[in-house]
Amino acid sequence: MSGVKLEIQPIEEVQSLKSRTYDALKAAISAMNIYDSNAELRLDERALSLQFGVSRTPLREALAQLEQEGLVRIAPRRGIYIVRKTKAEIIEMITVWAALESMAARLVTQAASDEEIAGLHELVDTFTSTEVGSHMGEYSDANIRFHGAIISLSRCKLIADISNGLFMHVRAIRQRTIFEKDRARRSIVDHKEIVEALEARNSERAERLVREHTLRLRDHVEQFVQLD
Amino acid sequence: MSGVKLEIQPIEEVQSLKSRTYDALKAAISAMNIYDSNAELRLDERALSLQFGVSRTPLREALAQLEQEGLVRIAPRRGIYIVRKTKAEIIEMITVWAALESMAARLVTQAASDEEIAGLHELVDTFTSTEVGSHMGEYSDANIRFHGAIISLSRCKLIADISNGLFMHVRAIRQRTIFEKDRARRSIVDHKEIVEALEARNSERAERLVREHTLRLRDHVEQFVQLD
DNA sequence: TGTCGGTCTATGGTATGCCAGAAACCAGAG
DNA sequence: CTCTGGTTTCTGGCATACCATAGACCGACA
Repeated sequence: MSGVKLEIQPIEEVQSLKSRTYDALKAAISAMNIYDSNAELRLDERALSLQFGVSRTPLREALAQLEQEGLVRIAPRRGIYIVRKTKAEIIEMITVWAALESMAARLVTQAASDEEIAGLHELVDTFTSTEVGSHMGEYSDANIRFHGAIISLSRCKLIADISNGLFMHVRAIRQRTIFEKDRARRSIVDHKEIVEALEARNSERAERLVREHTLRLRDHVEQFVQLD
Repeated sequence: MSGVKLEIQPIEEVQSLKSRTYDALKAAISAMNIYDSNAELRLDERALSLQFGVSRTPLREALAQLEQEGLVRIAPRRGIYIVRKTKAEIIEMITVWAALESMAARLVTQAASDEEIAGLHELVDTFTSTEVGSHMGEYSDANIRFHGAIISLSRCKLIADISNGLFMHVRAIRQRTIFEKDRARRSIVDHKEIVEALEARNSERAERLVREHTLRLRDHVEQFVQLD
């Protein structure tokens, strides 16, 4: 036996019921497609507390947090409702996203190492604009990872946090719109240009390309996506 | 008597204890200068609930909200502490602010009316770079209102909300740094240029000027402000 | 006198019960 | 049948009691 000492593992950190309930609720809401209009939009404190097996207090705190994030709306003595974002709100979110991610790109040109930037290639080079049609699922993932990578390489935790909060609202849209072949092709070209600008440490150009890339998504949504 | 009808006023909407407690707490925290190191950083649920005259439940919900905004940190069975932001965090906030406000400037060039943009003049023209020294208090206010006006004219509620959340953390810094005469002078010149670019509907230039203006604040803080 | 173990206290987490108000329901008058 | 007023029920807001644990405190033993 190599070890005479007790092998001590840090004891399993059980987080509070509140945060576990929060995670569970958030996951549940993300899982359902809230834009399918026949989805159940009403929540009930007491029913949920039974389903989760916790009392109303931690559940209420979790709900309050979700309300602050804009996922649910709590109407006193009326009920709790899952929020369906309006098109205008989605467009604002994409606009803010554009602002943040373009700033992130600027920061990447200043803060990231050459190796880190080079790492972006593998999220981009795997796809060519001609054959992307047959790998849409993978591309959609790579697309999301690419944007996440830029934000992460910026080393700005606050940008990451805010973007993360927006992401879950925009994700559904992003996935929906990417499935139009022209947008995917255009997207691939954009991404390659962005990586080039980052490698050249061209802050202005990287920032502008990222901004325009995301604002194009915004304009596309504005024109073609029907939500309400 | 001109009116035979009852003059009905919408009944005073009493908001929940939770939100009133939240407001009161937030105001109290803002009022104290948390960077005076001998300030009391520890909060106590039960004591506060007595002072506010509410039970712990709404108080806790208010505190939870403040925690999510990053104003306090709740440590289970240890205590609740007012958070002192690190310099790095402040710098991230100013960076995000720069991203948002520069995007706002871009939106202003697209969405605001000529009259609205002209209205910015009165926040800028009252001061000249030579005589600002004797009206620093007023200028500090006008400065804040100017930035608020750009964000408001962008018509993007989300930018306004996020900026607002950042504002209270950065406000103390902004006021502290403006009181160095050279920065005030430089600021006045910047603002005038920004208004010109907005009037010319020059999106790129307006965006760039706003960004650079705020990033200069960031770099100034990075170099000269001592927090920790 | 210093260390170690147990005990007490302070504090946030959780469960639960009551309350007020909104909406649904119901019954009686017209 | 319709409209109105009351009544019941459902729901979130709030108060409060209890719980578990971190840390302070204390006393005995070496």
